[in-house]
Amino acid sequence: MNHIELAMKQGAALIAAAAGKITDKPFKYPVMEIPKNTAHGDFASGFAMRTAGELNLDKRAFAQSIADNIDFAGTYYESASVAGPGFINLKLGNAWFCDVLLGIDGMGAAYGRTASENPEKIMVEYVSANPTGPMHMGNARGGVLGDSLSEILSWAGHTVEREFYVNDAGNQIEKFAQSILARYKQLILGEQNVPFPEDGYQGEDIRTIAKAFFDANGDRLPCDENALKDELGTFGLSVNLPKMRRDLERYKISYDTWFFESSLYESGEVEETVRLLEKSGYTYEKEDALWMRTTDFGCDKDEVLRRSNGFYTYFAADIAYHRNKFATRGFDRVIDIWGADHHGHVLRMQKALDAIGLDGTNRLEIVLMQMVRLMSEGEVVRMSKRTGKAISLSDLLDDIPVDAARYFFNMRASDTHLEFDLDLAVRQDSENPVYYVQYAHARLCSIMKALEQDGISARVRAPRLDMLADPAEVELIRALAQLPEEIKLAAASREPSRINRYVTGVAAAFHRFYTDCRIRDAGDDALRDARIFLCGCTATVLKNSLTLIGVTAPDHM
RNA sequence: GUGCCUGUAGCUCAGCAGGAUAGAGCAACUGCCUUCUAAGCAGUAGGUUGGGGGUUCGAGUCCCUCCAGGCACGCCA
Repeated sequence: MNHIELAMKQGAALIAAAAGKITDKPFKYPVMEIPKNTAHGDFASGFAMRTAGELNLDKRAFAQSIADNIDFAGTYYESASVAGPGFINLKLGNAWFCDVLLGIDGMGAAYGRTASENPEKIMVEYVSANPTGPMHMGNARGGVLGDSLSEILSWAGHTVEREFYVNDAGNQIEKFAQSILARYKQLILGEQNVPFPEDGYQGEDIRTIAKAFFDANGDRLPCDENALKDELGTFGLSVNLPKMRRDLERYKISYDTWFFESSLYESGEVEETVRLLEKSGYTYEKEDALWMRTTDFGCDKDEVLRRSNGFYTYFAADIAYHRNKFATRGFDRVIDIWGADHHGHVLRMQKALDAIGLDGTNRLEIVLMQMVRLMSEGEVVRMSKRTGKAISLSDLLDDIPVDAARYFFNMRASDTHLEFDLDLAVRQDSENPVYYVQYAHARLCSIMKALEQDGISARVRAPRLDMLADPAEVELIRALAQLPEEIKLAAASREPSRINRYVTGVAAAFHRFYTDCRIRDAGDDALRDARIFLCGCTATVLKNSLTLIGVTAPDHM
């Protein structure tokens, strides 16, 4: 149990015990909260206000009698007071703050990790961009979100696997192959002599792939164009997939598994899954197509599983894919990160899994991610000035440091639109928020180095931590204590952006401490050493927090 | 038309399960470096939490309604 939980549990028990002395009536166990303004106390409870009504008591008077009846012996608390309409405020003694720091020092790089009360085997699937072209800003945001969330879930005590679903089957890939074939033929027969498919991929990258194939294989015409098309599709994937992997790795995003949609067709799982759905009784045939009666589950309309031309839909393959995740690979929970434009797909996916007995409603979670708007000079940027095309992930990384990109993409809750200020992200100055946090860490390292140059060890033995009583010191320790709790909350709410906000708060608390409290010239060696110890703990918390969101903690700037 | 998301300071956004005086950053203004990194700190100013109603000791938070913006509604993925 972390120190926040410990303090809350003790506080609740104290209030419950004191209330028990006043009334025999049963009551709900008190809820503790951290007041916004810590001048009110370290922890507070609205228990008296909630309960006084049922007992026909005056709120403040009831709160006061509870406060008067608390016995603090054997706890971290030392006093209680009543304020406002009837809050009971509890004040922690010194021992709690000392224990927080000793705990951080003891756990080091593992500080913030907790065991889950209910550990699960979780798959997080993210990005899963079509391998038919460059990745865009939505993929970039999804990548950061998925990667950070996976890390956070793992720190919160779950077993996590990260997966990229490669859509290498179906219509998009067919169009991709046809587009490459057309470019290849144009290369040989002349652009005006070969029509380009109307809904083909227009991008320059398709020409590059066709050219690369031509350079390697020369003129293969005339031939069986269908076979050549398939070969070109495969060739195209062999170019694009490693490139995606490289771009993602450059972005510090890696996966445990790359799962190929085509494997579901090869193994017969798509067919098998559709058969199961038919057996469930929720399907019917209409105009030669096989439909699923998703309206039975509250969806707007029924969905096609197998088209009249005999091909399965993406929906059918996706059901088979998720069946594979749950039934074949045994995940307790699957979290998919999707663009918000796919939200219509959520309910029917969950319900389709319900229909085959896999409880998608409770075990498949979709984190929907709103759009990214790139801004520059106060205007929305739709295209890259250099290429004239939509800005790709690799374009972005050419311009913006990975740390800044990762920090920016994780600044907002996933379900809000993200405004990404390109000018701000490239700035190497204080206006860029990522530097505010990194600077705090660099400052800490610099202090340690300066001290060691003066022959003062940064490894303090038996520090007098009770000497840390300056308000700036107390606030800093309070912030440091919050990390394990913050990770749990971020994990439970599937909201990695909480960590950005948290780490900014820690940096702010540290900068205030740095301004208010001298370290080397503390005026007292014991106080100096206690502050050095506090600095060490702060560096640990900053580094661990930044690690969670994939941002580096530099030693100097 | 139906469904989902959003609306909080000039701008970008926090606000956990309803709590005390609605908070940060940027922009503006004023101070602070002979002293461990000023990429920092402190202060001033800035608000009808989109409008209206309801629930209650208490609403930015929950419910209803209206307004505004985004997205989705294919035998596409």
